[in-house]
Amino acid sequence: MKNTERTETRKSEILNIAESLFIEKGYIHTTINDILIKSGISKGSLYYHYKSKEDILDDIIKRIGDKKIEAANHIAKTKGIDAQTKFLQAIFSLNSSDDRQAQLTTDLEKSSDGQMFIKSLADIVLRLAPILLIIVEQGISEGVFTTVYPLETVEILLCAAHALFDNGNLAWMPEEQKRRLSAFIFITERALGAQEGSLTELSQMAMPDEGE
Amino acid sequence: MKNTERTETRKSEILNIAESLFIEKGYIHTTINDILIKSGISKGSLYYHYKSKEDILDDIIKRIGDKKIEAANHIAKTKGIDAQTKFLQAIFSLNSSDDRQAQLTTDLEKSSDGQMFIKSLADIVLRLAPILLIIVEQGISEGVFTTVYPLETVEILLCAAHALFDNGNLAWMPEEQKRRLSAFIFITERALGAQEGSLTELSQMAMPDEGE
DNA sequence: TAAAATATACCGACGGTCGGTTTGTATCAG
DNA sequence: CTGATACAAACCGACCGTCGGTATATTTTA
Repeated sequence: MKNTERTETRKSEILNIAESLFIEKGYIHTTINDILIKSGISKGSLYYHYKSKEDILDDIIKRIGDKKIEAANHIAKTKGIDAQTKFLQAIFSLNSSDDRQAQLTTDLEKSSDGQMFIKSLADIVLRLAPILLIIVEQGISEGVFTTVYPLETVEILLCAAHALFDNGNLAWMPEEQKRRLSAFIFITERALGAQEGSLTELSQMAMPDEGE
Repeated sequence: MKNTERTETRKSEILNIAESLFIEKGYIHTTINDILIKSGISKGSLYYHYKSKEDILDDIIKRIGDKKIEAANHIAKTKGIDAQTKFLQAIFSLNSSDDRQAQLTTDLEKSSDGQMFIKSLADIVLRLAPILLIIVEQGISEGVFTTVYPLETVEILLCAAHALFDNGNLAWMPEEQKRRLSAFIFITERALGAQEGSLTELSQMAMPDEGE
């Protein structure tokens, strides 16, 4: 195996283990030693690949973001789908794109870690907004959306979605969470100036009863 | 001076100094020693009053939240003001309630501290939503607002506002920030089902050119 | 009311943890 | 052989929090 390949696999090994630990215990409460023990590598080796603990986090955030962007991009570029459906799909693809990420919402408190949250918020908003913007603009030209603030609307919705649904700190009952999701779709509808009920209807078709 | 009084003044001394340091350098980058040096007290004394660094932060968040709640409550309970005006005032009172807090938005990076952000987010959303709900319900009964999700709408708007305007990590140009503010008001308007342009108009009257 | 007993407020040295560095070594391509 | 890559382990210093002990009020007792 070539060295560079080995480096990449080594790096993603570290990344995988660190990610699961960060999700499990939170960034702050995961020590470098935890990562070393679980991965079986030595400190020198870890710091050969990553220059700091925060560096590892950044890479994890980026990798998660990449997946989401890819998914969103794929949706945005698909032909023959109306803008409303695309927008809903793109928004929903944010949450459950990663299996383990689901825990983050479920395992309360554990992930009450600010670092991860704020970094992924910034990452998602800055990198994903331009993609959702494409969808919204498609909707505007199709006449199903109406707004003079397409980019800002997307940014605001992304902020809200992330704070609401990817945050262990705002621990809520499943029933409340369900209402909040309905409300979010409803507000999205209004914010984008879509036909009253259009997105709500679509979302109910897409997930008739996904309340677990 | 009675001992209990002394304790209270001592605690608020610590709180004041810690708060200014946290705002200045961020929670993580402020050390306990920083607080000790600036306040002139000893370590043992500090840990007599507070059991941990995070404990101090929690108290600060709570105190800031208390101020905001008081302000919002005052607005909500005032008679003879229409719901739209109240809502705008309440939302805006969140940002500039504390003078120093303003820096938090301005001094980029310094406060890119996840702990403070996520804690104050949870605090604001959980404690402030019920108050804003009162205003929205007033608006509904006055016929100026229309929504079947009053509480959830408020929660979502608060999340968005906090993530957008109280977050150093999403560093934006003043011009962008201004557009975002306009967009936020616009979306609030639509989310609450208010008359198109009503809130925007009010906000322009209240702060014709508060740029900078 | 003065001494004794107790509760409250405060001090600073020390311990242990943790992120990060430095130094040393093995492997391998050229 | 030699330089670069990959890894290992001892080491460092910053930092949070603890602990034994002291000083200053407050209450109790005689």
